Amino acid sequence: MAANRRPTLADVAREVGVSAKTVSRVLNEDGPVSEQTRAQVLAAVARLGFQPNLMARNIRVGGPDTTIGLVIPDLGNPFFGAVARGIEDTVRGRGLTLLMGSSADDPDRERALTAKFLARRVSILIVVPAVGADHSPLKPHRAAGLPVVFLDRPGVGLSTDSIVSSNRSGAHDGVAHLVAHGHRRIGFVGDLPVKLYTRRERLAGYRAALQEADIPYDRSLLADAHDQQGAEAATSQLLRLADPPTALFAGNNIMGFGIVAELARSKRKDVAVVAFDDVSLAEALEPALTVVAQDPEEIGRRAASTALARLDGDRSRARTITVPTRLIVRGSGEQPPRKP
Amino acid sequence: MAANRRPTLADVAREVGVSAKTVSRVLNEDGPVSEQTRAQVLAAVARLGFQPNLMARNIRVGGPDTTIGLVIPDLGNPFFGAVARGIEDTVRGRGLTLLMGSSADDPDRERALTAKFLARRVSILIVVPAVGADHSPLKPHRAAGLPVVFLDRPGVGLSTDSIVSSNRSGAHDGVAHLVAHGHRRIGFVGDLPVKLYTRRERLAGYRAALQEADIPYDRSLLADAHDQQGAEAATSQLLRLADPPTALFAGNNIMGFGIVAELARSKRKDVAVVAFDDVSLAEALEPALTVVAQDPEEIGRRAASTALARLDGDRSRARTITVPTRLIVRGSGEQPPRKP
DNA sequence: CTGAAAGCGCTAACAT
DNA sequence: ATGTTAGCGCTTTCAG
Repeated sequence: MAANRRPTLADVAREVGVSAKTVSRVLNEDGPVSEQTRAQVLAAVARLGFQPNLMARNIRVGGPDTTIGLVIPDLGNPFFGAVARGIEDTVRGRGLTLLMGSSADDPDRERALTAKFLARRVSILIVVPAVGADHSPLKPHRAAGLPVVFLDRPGVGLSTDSIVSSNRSGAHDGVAHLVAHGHRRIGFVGDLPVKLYTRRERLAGYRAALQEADIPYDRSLLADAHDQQGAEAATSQLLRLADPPTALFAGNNIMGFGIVAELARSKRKDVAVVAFDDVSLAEALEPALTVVAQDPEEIGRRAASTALARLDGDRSRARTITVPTRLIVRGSGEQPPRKP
Repeated sequence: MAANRRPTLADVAREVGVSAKTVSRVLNEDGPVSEQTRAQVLAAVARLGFQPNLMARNIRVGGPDTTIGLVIPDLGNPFFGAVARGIEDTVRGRGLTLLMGSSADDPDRERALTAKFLARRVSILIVVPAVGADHSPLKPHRAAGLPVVFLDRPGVGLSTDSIVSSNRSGAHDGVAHLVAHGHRRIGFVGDLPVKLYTRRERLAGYRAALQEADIPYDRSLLADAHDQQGAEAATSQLLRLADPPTALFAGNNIMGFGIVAELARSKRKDVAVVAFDDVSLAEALEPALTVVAQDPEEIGRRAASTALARLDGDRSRARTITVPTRLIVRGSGEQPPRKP
């Protein structure tokens, strides 16, 4: 019962007593076929459980495969899940299927994945660039007409379309909100590595907001972490400073989880918080969590639609599309600074 | 600059002045090749940016494609994101890539996706069955050696391996926890449709816990919703009953979000809550949210490893693997019942 | 060590 | 309306 060879077009043809091409015609609604043979063929297809081999078809037709390759850092991060949903919703109508892999932000894994996707002749390649990855090897493929889109961060070594959030202005607005409520010592808990594009942009926004308010930039108020546990530790460490922050800004959703968890554990309600990226249950916290919301689904949709336009022949210059963020004020940014 | 045909094996061969087969040998480390030609070939490959066509290879070799097809209801749901991560982690070592699509719990979309995956000759098929879907069409493929695994819910019309959470006993334990804290009127907010396997199992666990405590089953304490907004409305409606529940049980993560959001908005701290499925920020709520935690990554890993074992020739009977849930007590289940 | 020929499953381009 | 031939890009088989 093991390797029961799957039926082929030829098998179906033999069964009905017609040529392979006729079966092909029925299946692809290509040329004309008599109603009679058509029915016979369909019956045989059903009887044999024939399933056309898409790879064989693609190889003959010569076009790209009807798949879209997506490389993201982590399948488990809800942000990227929402991005993927936006992409899938946009390309489904075109009959494209998602080929996905996670790079864990490792350039080698990213390269291995993109190589696989290229070998599979994906129609479109969408990549969240890993820190330190070089994308110049993609150049010839892009030149040959493969749409390549960078998402969440710009790529290195290849000029192509990118979709990013308004990281800098978003972070600026979040921090300005804290400043407006009287805070002058504002901690920044960012993700790692320090060179990460989103982190740098958001930090730049943080600094811009401080500068506008003539608040000196104090490096001792910066902390970094890889994950939620790290963010909790970083938070606790910041709050133990001699001259501690009265407010905290979270550089992304995971850092936000860490800050909020640590404040809850230590029962510190007096620390104001604004987090980058909206999260579930933000409204149910006390105080409710004020966030700079990204729109991950929209990011996905824009990436997909940009790529589809390229597929349709758009030869205009590479663009960077910035998807706006939105400050959602819920209360946690309005805790007054504790008077020393 | 448009359709610059991609180089083929033959192009590389011509460039070096050898036969296609020799290039193939170098690339696949097949037969013996002199160090000299080997180097020349590799150089030409790099120079031309040659990328072997995996589809052409597969078609010739005849084996299944090195992809694993995964059909889930919703890419954006963090539960399924974690499942996908578990699967990918497990199959990566085998060189398998994830082909993913979301069914939106629509049987037609599920069928279209599985058909596509079969046409692509995936090595493995993992499906979260949509309600109302019939899986008997997969029978011949399974018989032909394709590992098929159902995940989160059992499939219909096909006997094969399934991985599920301990839904019934998990829900039982969560509700028993509420009972132990004195609650006798416990509302159940479940997802839709009512026929959904997980919902039915969890409801059965709920009923079992009530029965153990000699608490009558009151249908007016059941509510349903499709999404978080619906769950909020359902919660509010339950609490407006003449004889309202003093505790609520959430049938899944989304329902939990709805319940918690609604209780926060209406400032009802007196209602005890236990939710199925753990969520971020659960510990930061006040009171912290008690949950029946599933282990989505483990579910994914088990699904993948079961399928891999089948691929390796395991012909034993179809199994149903139950991944245990775990009651995580954090406080929200211990609110005493409000005395009327 | 290397190459020529055949063929995987399918479809394009001509027939008929 | 249907069939034939050739060939997509690669590997298998069999010869050198």
